[in-house]
Amino acid sequence: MQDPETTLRQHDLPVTAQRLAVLRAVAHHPHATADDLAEQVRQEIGAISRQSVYNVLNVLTDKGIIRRIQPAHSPARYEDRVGDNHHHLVCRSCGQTEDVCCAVGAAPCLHAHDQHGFQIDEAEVIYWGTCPACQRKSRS
Amino acid sequence: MQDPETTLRQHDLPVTAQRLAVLRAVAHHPHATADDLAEQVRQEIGAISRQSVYNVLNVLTDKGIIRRIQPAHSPARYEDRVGDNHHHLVCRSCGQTEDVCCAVGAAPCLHAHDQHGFQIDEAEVIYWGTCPACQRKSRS
DNA sequence: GTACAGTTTTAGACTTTGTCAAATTAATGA
DNA sequence: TCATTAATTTGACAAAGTCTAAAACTGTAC
Repeated sequence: MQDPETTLRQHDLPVTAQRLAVLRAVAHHPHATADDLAEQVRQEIGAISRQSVYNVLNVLTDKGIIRRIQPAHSPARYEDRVGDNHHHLVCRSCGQTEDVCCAVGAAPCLHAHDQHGFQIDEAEVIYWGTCPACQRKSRS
Repeated sequence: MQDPETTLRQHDLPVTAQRLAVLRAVAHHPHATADDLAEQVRQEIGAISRQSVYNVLNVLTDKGIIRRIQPAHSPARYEDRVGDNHHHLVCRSCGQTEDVCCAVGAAPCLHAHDQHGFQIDEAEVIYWGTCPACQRKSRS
């Protein structure tokens, strides 16, 4: 990921302190929620409105600069690793999220056996399980 | 799927009119939301509280009698087809949901390349796209 | 069939996550 | 620097679901 200011200019987006800070927060805290990111941004630039966090995240997502993932039972999470077709591994009990490479090669998951006439543009894969820390907790 | 009353008794669940009606509604309307199901139940038995619909759906889901799926931008949907490892195909514009068989065979999706120490118990796959009806609409 | 104990159901307030809209403020280009 | 355009803020609002306490019901024992 290159410097945030360059990224914004490349997408014809006015450069603001809020956008820079949100971009940096996403880069430094992959899989963070909007709330987490707001907290990070506040530590960096002092203040930001809740709405601005959502605005910025929505714009960045629309432009494809960041990616939004929305696992069940969790608010949306964001990451700046885009365009590499990776998937996610989510802990059922604490929500910890890890990246995993596409399970079967390049971009294979885009083929369902019976497409029902749908035009498929994405195959989203979420592996659900228990993270090492929560495994230890439940054993004790 | 066998008769709803038998199903409830097999799981040591007291048989109530609400539970029977919700179970039947799920069976007759796969991929319906809690709201849809409440509406169906009301047509069948006259009345049910919103909370009861959620209670019943939660109990049935916990017992593994029905399955909950939660695609992004959509309230939870329910189906009584459980235990066969199938996936879903969701229309981005209208939310229409179809079942698709597991893409790569029996239950292969349960293996991620790097499991990060997680104990994986489910691989959830959602294919996103545009359903035939919405394709026609957007072309016109 | 009745009564009891333990669940379910109900009603209504509440929480979380996110959006809408209008007013204010800031960024860009001449 | 100024004007224009766009972004940010504030506060109200919305959807989906949970929490709690009270009332009603189910299943079982008598």
